[in-house]
Amino acid sequence: MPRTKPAEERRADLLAAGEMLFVAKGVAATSLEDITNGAGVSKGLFYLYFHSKDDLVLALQEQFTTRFATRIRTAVDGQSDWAAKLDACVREGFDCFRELHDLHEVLFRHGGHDPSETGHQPTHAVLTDLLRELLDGGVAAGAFDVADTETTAVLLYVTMHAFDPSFHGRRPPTDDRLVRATQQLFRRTAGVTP
Amino acid sequence: MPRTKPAEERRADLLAAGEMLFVAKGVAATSLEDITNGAGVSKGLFYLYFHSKDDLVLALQEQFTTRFATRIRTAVDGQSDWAAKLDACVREGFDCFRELHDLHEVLFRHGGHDPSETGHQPTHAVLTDLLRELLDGGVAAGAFDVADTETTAVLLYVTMHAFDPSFHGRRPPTDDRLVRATQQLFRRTAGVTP
Amino acid sequence: MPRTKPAEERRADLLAAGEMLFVAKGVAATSLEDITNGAGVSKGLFYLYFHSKDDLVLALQEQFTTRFATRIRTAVDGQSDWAAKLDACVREGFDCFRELHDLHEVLFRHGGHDPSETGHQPTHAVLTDLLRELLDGGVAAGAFDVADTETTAVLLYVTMHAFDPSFHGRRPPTDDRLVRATQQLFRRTAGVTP
Amino acid sequence: MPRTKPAEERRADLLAAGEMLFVAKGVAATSLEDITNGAGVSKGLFYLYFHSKDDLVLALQEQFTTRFATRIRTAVDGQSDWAAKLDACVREGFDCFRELHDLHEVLFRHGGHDPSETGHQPTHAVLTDLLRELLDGGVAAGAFDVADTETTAVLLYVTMHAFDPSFHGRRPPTDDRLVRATQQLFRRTAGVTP
DNA sequence: GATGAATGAGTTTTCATTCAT
DNA sequence: TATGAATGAAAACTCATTCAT
Repeated sequence: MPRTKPAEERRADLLAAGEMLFVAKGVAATSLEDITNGAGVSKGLFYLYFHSKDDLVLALQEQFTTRFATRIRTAVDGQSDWAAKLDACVREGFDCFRELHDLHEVLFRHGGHDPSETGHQPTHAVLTDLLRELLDGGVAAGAFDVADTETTAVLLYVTMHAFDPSFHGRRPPTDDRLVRATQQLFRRTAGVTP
Repeated sequence: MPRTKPAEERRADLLAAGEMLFVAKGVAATSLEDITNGAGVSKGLFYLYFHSKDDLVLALQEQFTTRFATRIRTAVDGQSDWAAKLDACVREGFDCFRELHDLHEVLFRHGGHDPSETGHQPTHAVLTDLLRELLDGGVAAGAFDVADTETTAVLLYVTMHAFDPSFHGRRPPTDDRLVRATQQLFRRTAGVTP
Repeated sequence: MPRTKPAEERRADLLAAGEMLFVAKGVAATSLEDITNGAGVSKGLFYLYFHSKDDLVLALQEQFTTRFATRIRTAVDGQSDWAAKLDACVREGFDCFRELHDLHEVLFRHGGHDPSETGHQPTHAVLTDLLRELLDGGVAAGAFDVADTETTAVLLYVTMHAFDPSFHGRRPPTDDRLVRATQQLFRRTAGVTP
Repeated sequence: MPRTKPAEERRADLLAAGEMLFVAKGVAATSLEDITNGAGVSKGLFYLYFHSKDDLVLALQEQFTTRFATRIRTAVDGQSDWAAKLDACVREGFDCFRELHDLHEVLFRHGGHDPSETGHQPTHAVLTDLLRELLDGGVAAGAFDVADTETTAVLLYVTMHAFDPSFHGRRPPTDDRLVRATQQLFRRTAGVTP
């Protein structure tokens, strides 16, 4: 068993270790030694794949946004009916929120980085664009009735934050009721034509 | 000019310096020396008023939640008409979000702290309670028509996150349109009786 | 009840607080604040009575040596018979060792002070002198038979360290047997004439 | 000249630097920077070999006890005649006392540590055991005549503290006279058979 | 005499980063 | 490629000492 691995695999190991540890302990509280130990490599190796700890965070942000958008897009593309596309978007958005919310917080709210200076389009914009494209597509196909798709996309996106459990009060709704209510809200807001 | 100040004032100076710097650079990236320099005092003085850096964060969290809720409550209490109470709530909520959102993020999302272990009721719960009380009051007075005030309070609270500029896309609505649209949403959701 | 006290009393309070705390926690681990709290006075007051923390240690060393020697001398002077003087010396030496040993260690072995530079005659010399005087007195009175009182005084003094419990093994002798055995050793070494 | 050294050597360097500085200035007055400067390494390196300053003290205590006992035991084992074993024990004990006494004081009397909690058998017990074994061996071989070897071992051990120069008065005996007198005392106390 | 708020140099400890092998 | 010993700047925190009141 060779101690050398293909570069891509090594990089992926480091990204995976960083992701796990950042979620578990926060970015600041995770040392590079934690990460290299987690990936089973030496400290020096890290710098063959990333310029700095910050570089790793940036790479994870990029990976995060890509992964999130891809999941939604794949779910949407899997449906041919426009109303079903909306439903799938809500359903997958719900799952993503539950799985990735902590990672998002930890990656995009760490330290003192002004998010605007990272140069990476944050998830908000990517998802908003995705929703706008979905609305535009439905409108062009005559399946939706929306005047201002840009603003509506924002509103729909904000609404999805109701999936964040930290917003819920003392008697939180069940997941299913939450998803179904949101799907209905999406359909009505999109003006799905019968 | 006396070098010694009343204890309350000194404490307030340190809280103010911490708040400013935490918002500007993040909690982890702000050193105690930054804070004491900012407050114009020596490093040692800090420990006469707080046990540790973490203690300062906790004190700021407490101050934050109190300040936020007080502003909304005062605005609501300033109105006698129930519909006007809703409008005032939205208006003041908008202003608070704009002013305090960054502070909230930085105080409650720093490091690896599990928010549940701080013992402080996070802002979400305080505001949700406030909204529920408002709805309950209006319903009792016959001015609102809401079946489930608990859940509705959550939904209204989540909607207020549309005030967060980071959610807006490339063509953000003007502040006034945003506030008015949200006020209308609140009134309709509350089922304001004519 | 006046908050001001006679100077001597205040000084004594501080010495007492210092002694207790130094024994309990060691010199280095005891802060001036501990001491002034223990004495029930303010931090500033300390410097009206002592130049520094080190000055307090020096004062306690002086107090210690004086106190120790006075107790032995008083016990010895209380007896008129020369053999009884030896016995009383051993008995009181035993009690002193048990009570004051910790204090001695902590006062004379703290930090990096070269004992020779303190300028205070350490307890060893004071006690050795005392024993030599006792032997000389007995010899002059024809009650003892010792050739070299100087060296014999040293040997007797060293023997008293058998009172230190930390020298005892797993089956330590009872206090009484220890004292009586040492008294016999003293009498024989002094060549008490029948 | 390599900047990296075998781990054992580096550890030994740090132990040596710590030992020298602790003896010279005391534990509390020696900073970690003093130690790393003394060992010619950086501050951070220290923590690759020890968990804390206290950990270094513990390691030195262990090293001390081992070293002391080994020297005595080696000296004793070098003699085949039982009386010569006693003499060698005294001679080597004298040398050890002169060389290691300050180190012992500084290592085992620092700070407020309760020696019982360190878990390390202090030198007293190790040496007392060693003496008891010697006496037992001689008795078994018919070379010594001692009733209570346990207690006698304690007394012999305590007597060796006469080697501590701080116990001597104004006209201290020469080293040779001290050693010879003590050797005689040991032989007589052991009841060496002719 | 007495106070205690204020100071700041000093301490232990951490960790991102480098580099000889 | 890969290692991990070594670095050193910087952090949190302590405490003997001062001084305006």
